[in-house]
Amino acid sequence: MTPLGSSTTSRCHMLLKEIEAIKIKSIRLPRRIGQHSDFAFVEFGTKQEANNVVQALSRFHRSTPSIPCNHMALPSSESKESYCRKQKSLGLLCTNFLSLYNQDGIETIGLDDAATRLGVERRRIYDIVNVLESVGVLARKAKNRYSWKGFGEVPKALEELREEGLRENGNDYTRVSDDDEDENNPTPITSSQEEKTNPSSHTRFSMASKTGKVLKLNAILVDNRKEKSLGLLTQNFIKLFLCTDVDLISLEEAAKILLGDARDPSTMRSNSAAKVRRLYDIANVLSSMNFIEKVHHPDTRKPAFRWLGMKEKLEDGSANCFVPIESKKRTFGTEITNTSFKRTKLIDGNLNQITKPLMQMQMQVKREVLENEFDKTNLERDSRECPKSYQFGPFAPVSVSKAIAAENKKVKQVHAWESLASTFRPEYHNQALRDLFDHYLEAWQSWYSEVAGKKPIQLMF
DNA sequence: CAATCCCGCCAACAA
DNA sequence: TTGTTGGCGGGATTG
Repeated sequence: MTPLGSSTTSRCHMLLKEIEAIKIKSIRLPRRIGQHSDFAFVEFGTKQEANNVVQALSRFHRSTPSIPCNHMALPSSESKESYCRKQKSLGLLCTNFLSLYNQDGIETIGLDDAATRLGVERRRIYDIVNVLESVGVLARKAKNRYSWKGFGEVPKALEELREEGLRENGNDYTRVSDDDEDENNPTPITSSQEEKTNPSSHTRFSMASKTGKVLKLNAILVDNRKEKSLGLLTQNFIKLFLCTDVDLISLEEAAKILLGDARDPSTMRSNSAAKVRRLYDIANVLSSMNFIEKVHHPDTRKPAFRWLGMKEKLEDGSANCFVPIESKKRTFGTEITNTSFKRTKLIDGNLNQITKPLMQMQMQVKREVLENEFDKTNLERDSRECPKSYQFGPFAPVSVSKAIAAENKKVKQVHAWESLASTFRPEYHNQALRDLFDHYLEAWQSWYSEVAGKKPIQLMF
């Protein structure tokens, strides 16, 4: 498949098998045009599809150090069916999503496009988009279409959430469900209390909750059609941090609070557990944006989350925005979300030293882009919220540090397969893969220069 | 075993 | 009806 150029036809040695072995679902496999003993002619629907495949392979390689690239070509080597759940995490996906769209020039985002670009099922995109929207980063424009608002909108959105939260704090709840749900709980949102929660007390409640429901329907929230969850849940979750003094919250607690609330046993709804699952999802994407961070409660061994979305910045906004409390552990190619470091080691190998500089490079690019965007949003920003005083994680408005970007050792994990592809050329024995990489590289560069408005990256090998 | 949370079925909706 | 959205929870992974 020699440099496909604009062609989408390739000759791949074992490529299909490899791809299939990796279980890349949701990625359209190239069509097999011809088959020979050791290679096949395949055709990708589009260059993008070809890119998706390469990206997947790239990710696979990075996460499977045990299988050196050189050996990738090995035929049907019953590759250990190495499935790594973390590669599929919502957090990682979100990170990828952001780095893909948090670029200058991106105005609208197509769900289908996102799904294919990221190589995931559509369903996953909804998850991410919903929480991003609830924070103001995105806004639904139409079916299948979202508009990118940028992180500049976040402060505003959060402020609104806070006010809203405080306002309703005294009376009603935001809860909007259909079923049970209490009425109004004057219960201030606090982490304490509840312990009851055991679904032991249910029964006899239908009545009460039923009435409560009626009230609700008639009175308040009429709008919330099916305003069911995720988005709303996300906002409520965030409110817990913004409208309360609690610093750490475990998802378990959050789930209880965000439900009917401790007081009312109407919560019998066994769903507390179910809700937690959703909170895990949310927590993952929020932490991928560094809005929150997972830590272990000092006292209890239990894991909890800490809000750090709008942390006060030290004097100038030097490079401190990257500073991941434990950057060491957040090695490239791993999930940031789950602060479980253990497995990170796996990838630490040589790949790491290769990718590090890449990340830095990409980081710099990102900053430049961000700066531009920031200038724009700056104009319309809510006066009182000085951008300089907040930090949004890797996408934080780092006005200054650009110059020293390359020096910054504490770069937060950033799946940089894009750059990876352009700089790190795996030693494939397999000619086809090499070609594929070349092809991908080319696509990436054109995309980069086109979208990011920069000149092609200088290869450095 | 417990904590996480991916996956995708399938029900509301919308076109 | 077909196409979108996106609850929801089974059960695989991890810890």
